[in-house]
Amino acid sequence: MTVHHPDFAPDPSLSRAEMESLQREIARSAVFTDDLGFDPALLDDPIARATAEAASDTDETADPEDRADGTVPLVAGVDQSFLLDQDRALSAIVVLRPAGSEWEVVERVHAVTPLEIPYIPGLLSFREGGAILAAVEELTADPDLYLFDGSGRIHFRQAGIATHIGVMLDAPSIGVAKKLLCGDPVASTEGLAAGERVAIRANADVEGPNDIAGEGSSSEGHDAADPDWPTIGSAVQSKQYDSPNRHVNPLYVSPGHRMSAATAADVVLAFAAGYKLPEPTRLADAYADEVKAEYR
DNA sequence: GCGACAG
DNA sequence: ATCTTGTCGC
Repeated sequence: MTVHHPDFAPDPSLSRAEMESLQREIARSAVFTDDLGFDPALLDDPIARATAEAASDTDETADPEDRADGTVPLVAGVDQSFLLDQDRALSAIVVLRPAGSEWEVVERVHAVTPLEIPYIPGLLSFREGGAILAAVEELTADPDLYLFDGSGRIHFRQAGIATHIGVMLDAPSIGVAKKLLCGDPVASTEGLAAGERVAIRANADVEGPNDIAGEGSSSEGHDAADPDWPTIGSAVQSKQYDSPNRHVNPLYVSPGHRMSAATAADVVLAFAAGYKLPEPTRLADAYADEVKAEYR
């Protein structure tokens, strides 16, 4: 893995204004359209996957382990836990690769770094980014896609933690949050069935990169009362109960980098395995807890 | 001054 | 995020 934008490092010693202007610059570098570098169908279509694997197996030198054929995507889940009494952050990364209709863990790494700043809504990546990058440095594998805990484009300056790290690595990334930071659901998100989604569009709380309303298209025809706000993510119902007395809240999924909002939601649903959190993030969360226990 | 916001 | 037992529902 290579850091394509070391100049976007989440330096926690920056002033708040500097952090925010860096986020605006990151948002301008972010790509919110699909540019995965692999076929996303491989993530949720066992048949397409089996076909691709069969094709690669005909090549004597093809080795799924090192992605020699470039068809088997490696997906990384990233999550942090904290050792607050020690003022340290622990980032854990779990890398998965397709194995039949399941997923197989190919690598798990972690890193512990000192906590420099407190949690400030909108500046999460400056608190947790250092630990994440340190953990990424420990990776032997080179993931094709990263799933982060937190937001991507659903962010005041369209540069949440998934966008920040995704752009730095120039890797496709997705933000998976349990709470909505900003933006408005286009419809009620109550009582959604598993597999359903509701678009989240920008509102006045969301800045550029370009003219947000109309995304810089025709500068006319948009006023504050009737804006053509772009979709920045979606509420995704990854799990739901049948009975009416017990329910699960949706996840708030947004593209981080090199991904559209629709594909980000597709990917998260493809990783739904009976739990609210998609497998990569769920396993990273469990690994973070596991490692954390060893640090005390 | 009030509101308000991931982890 | 973290501090924490039991408890409700599948």
